Amino acid sequence: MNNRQERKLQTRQSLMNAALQWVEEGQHFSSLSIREVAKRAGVVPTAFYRHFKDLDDLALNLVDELSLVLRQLMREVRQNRVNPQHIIRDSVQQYCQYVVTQRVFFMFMSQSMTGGSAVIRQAVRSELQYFAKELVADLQRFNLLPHLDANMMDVLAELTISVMAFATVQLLDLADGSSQARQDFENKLARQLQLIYVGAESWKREQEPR
Amino acid sequence: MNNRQERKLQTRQSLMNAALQWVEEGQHFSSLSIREVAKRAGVVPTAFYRHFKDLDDLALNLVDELSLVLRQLMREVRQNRVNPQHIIRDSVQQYCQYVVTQRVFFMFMSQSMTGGSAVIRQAVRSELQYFAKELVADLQRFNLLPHLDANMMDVLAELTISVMAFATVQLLDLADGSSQARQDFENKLARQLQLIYVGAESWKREQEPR
DNA sequence: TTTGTCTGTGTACAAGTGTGCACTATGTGA
DNA sequence: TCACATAGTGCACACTTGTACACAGACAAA
Repeated sequence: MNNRQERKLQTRQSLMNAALQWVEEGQHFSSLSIREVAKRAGVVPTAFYRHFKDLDDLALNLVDELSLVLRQLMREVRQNRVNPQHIIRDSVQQYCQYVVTQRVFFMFMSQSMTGGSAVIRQAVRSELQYFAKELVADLQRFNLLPHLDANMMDVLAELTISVMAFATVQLLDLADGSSQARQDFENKLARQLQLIYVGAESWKREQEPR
Repeated sequence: MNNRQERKLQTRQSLMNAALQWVEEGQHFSSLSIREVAKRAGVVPTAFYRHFKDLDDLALNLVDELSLVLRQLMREVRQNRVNPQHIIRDSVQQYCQYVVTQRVFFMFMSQSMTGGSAVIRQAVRSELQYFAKELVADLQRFNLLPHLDANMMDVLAELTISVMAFATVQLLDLADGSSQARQDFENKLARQLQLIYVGAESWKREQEPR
């Protein structure tokens, strides 16, 4: 009873890959058509409906699948604890490495953030919140910044994720350029994060500057 | 010699407005067709070519036009200098107000950042850099953070713009919700910026934390 | 072996798409 | 006043698009 389902999952994968291929070529997901994705998957248009209700449905499943991969990546980054003197710099470098090598994944996610339907945007947003929570957990686990209360911890984590997310978009645009530009970009990004964490260390309860 | 060009500019405007209307309805610009935009502008499809080469051309002009408006808005925000004790909080509030009232503008810009063709993304990016430069000029003019060198000043400004840009995307998604949620969001955003500027004040030359 | 269940095929059709071309009508400069 | 330039029209064409429907062939369970 296995072969049957296996085949089905295979063409389902083909359809999803075909969609990714589309955005990899610089096209926006919202300009993809059922016929086009079916053609690329080497399948007849109407077969699409055996797997997905419509393209939004496919996109949603794509977000789910890619989320799993991203979580795995992030776990690796978090476990590759290197010299604690350079956590920020090294983490930035590792992350940017992933963005470049797993380019399509991040392109699709970026597009979905501002592009997709409401449900899809919601899915991406909750994924980002998940990462923020993970970050909070890490900060607490290593007892960094113990003077910050829970609320400011959340603020800090979400800020970090925001900066990383926006940087990802910029990096994707930059990735065609020279590796020198990428190096400069990573340095700048690391500096920005350092700035934030200097702020977090200097933060005093009930502070209300300017 | 006036009436002729005036008419032309008028339908040109109609076409651009029709495109904006499309994204206002939650559609992505890249799924807009020439026929659709022409229909909405109350004009025959082929008339489109009297004004734009293709939809990318229209989008580019749209970015240019909206950039002008945005610069005007930012100038107002910068000149509405309120109580210097609450510059950040008040600026955030003003800006969010603009995002909500000029919703379409910001939706189109957000879409263009990750959506449009390479030239369009480039246009939006250079617009953001313009704002960063303005911010640097402001910081220097009022002699805030005099201990930061030119390089860190740029880093700080670009970080600020990044955070604001990403916050804009989030705010646009949130704007259908309650005003309570918006209030919370503004508070969080203000906190994040405060965190950054606490960091900037505490920053020491050649600092390399963690 | 038979039988029913599905995944994928093929055909079909109405609607939507980009764009070339000849046209009309109107405001402008001579 | 007249002739010209041109913004906008109408028609035409060859696609592409979503999706309904009947079908085929393979696999699983009987």
